[in-house]
Amino acid sequence: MRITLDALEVLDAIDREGGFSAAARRLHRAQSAVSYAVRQLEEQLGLQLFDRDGWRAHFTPAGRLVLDEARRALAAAQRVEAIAAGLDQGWEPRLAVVVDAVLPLGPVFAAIAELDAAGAPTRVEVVSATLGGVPRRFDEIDADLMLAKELAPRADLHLLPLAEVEMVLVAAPAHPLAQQGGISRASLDAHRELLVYDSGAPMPAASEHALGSSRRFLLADFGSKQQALLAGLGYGWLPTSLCTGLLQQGALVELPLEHGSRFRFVPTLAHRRDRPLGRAGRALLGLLTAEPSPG
Amino acid sequence: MRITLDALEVLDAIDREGGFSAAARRLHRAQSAVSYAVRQLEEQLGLQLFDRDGWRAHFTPAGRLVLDEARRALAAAQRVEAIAAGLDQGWEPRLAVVVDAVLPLGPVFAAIAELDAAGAPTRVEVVSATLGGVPRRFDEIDADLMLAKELAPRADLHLLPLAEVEMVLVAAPAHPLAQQGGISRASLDAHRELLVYDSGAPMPAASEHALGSSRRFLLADFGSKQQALLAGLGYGWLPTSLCTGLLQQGALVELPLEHGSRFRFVPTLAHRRDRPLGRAGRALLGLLTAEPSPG
DNA sequence: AGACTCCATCGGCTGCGTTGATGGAGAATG
DNA sequence: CATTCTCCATCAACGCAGCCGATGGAGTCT
Repeated sequence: MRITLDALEVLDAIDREGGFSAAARRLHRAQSAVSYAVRQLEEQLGLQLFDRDGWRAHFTPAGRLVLDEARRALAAAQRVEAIAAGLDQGWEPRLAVVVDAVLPLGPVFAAIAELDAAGAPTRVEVVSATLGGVPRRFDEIDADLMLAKELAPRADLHLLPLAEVEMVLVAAPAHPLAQQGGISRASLDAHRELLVYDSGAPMPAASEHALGSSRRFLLADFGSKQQALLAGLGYGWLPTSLCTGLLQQGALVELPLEHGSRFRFVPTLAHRRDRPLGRAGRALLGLLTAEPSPG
Repeated sequence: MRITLDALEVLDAIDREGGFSAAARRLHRAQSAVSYAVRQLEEQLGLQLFDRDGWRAHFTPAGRLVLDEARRALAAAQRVEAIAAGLDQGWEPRLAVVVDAVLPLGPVFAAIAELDAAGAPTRVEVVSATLGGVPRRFDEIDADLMLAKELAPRADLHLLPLAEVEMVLVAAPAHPLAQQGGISRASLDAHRELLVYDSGAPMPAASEHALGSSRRFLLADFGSKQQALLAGLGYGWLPTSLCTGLLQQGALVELPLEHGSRFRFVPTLAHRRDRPLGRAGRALLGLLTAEPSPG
């Protein structure tokens, strides 16, 4: 490594302050030190970074591009310090969370924002998945937390319940089913059910709440499912988090199913027994289980 | 900036070589210099990076995490050097390309791979979009190149033709239309046409080749459209790049439309007149226009 | 025209990071 | 078990990289 972070910091200071002298003041150094650092960097890079028209020095276009890249390097270096400082206080450097797409993502992002606000240097990774894809991705990316709809029992996981999520059976207002009154399960049979399936699994497994429709359409995620429902392609279950607004607007209607057009389930939050959560993980866990709305 | 890249490089060398002494040899320094650098870094970070059991020094868990982050910082710094070296030879640091989703992405990625192989330090960004979303994203991300199906004339753009793309009218074999012989445009009317629309536009604009179907379903991208076609949701146009394999397998069939079930168009490659392309941009342009298959 | 600000350059000095030597501790070998 | 080897910590000594302050040229402001 020939170039030094210090030189890059000088570059940054020059841009922030608008000149060598001002940069020198900001860095508490003599102006000549700044000149020296710049000249040296220019020689090392073999590139002219500034136009000296005898008066104020301006970045050359190339200089500005180097500056841009330099700032990334500085940020990376600062992350090293932040990680170190964080480790001291129990913050882990990485926290990966897999979230089932049926669960609302809003609270997760809100909780992560709170973590940031608390000064956590942790690099948080959020991955969304569906059905069997949830535990699969959990293992694939070696994640720390998992928010799933339902989970096959595993000895290595510690589970916590989250607040209930409600699913509603809906369709577009133009859909034939929307015209009917009381709907029997049998009458659903004549129409297309839209289902989210796990694109990673070899064959789409029948979901517990898949109604006995002869024709089923399989979609990769709940966003697509929402779109397909709005387009009137069929009927299907949506979590209330994805359709309350649409129901109010009348873009979707709830189907009056005889045995109940809604069902609830308690999603699960899981983390590994063998690897204790860091401070960020514990904080996120606390925020999520405290939230009235899960996930 | 208190920590120095040099110290991080020492850390990296220790891990690669497996010890302080070996690292010192790799770095062509005395072993004491390595010890000194490590001690200093540990003090600066306020963290013990190594377990000294009197014999070989091992990374502590914290040390390994710091090392991981340090490597990112080193890579970022090396990018600064690479950018500078590249600028010297005309490489631009960033090249953003917007590609219409109807065009095959394969050749684009192949061309980018060739750029990498040629040692380009350029950070290439590829964004996929549909219809009106293509020029919109081009402006939004201030991209350099755009590969579009059709483009409203703009004075600030220089246009080049690409190789033809062929679209085929297809449906699933189980679809009623697949059973028929010669299909008139009117007979399509009774069935659902699947269309890709630009989710960013206020209202889905009627596409030129949208047949006069009374029921149209709007999908966000060609991946969804392909899925929907396979599921038998309706009929629609697909580029041959997305369906030749499926046609051979029999998963989709071509619909014998009276006035032709295929049409071709010449996609356009555009770049800004006011901003000359860098070496990577010119190379990519050359690779793309030379390719038999466009996009 | 004079006063300022800006940046380049130079001599001189300080101290950081280097080297090489030394020593303690575990590992390898017989 | 003794010997030898490698590994790392520590220390004194030193050299040069990088800092400072001064000086000077060039452009700007009033």
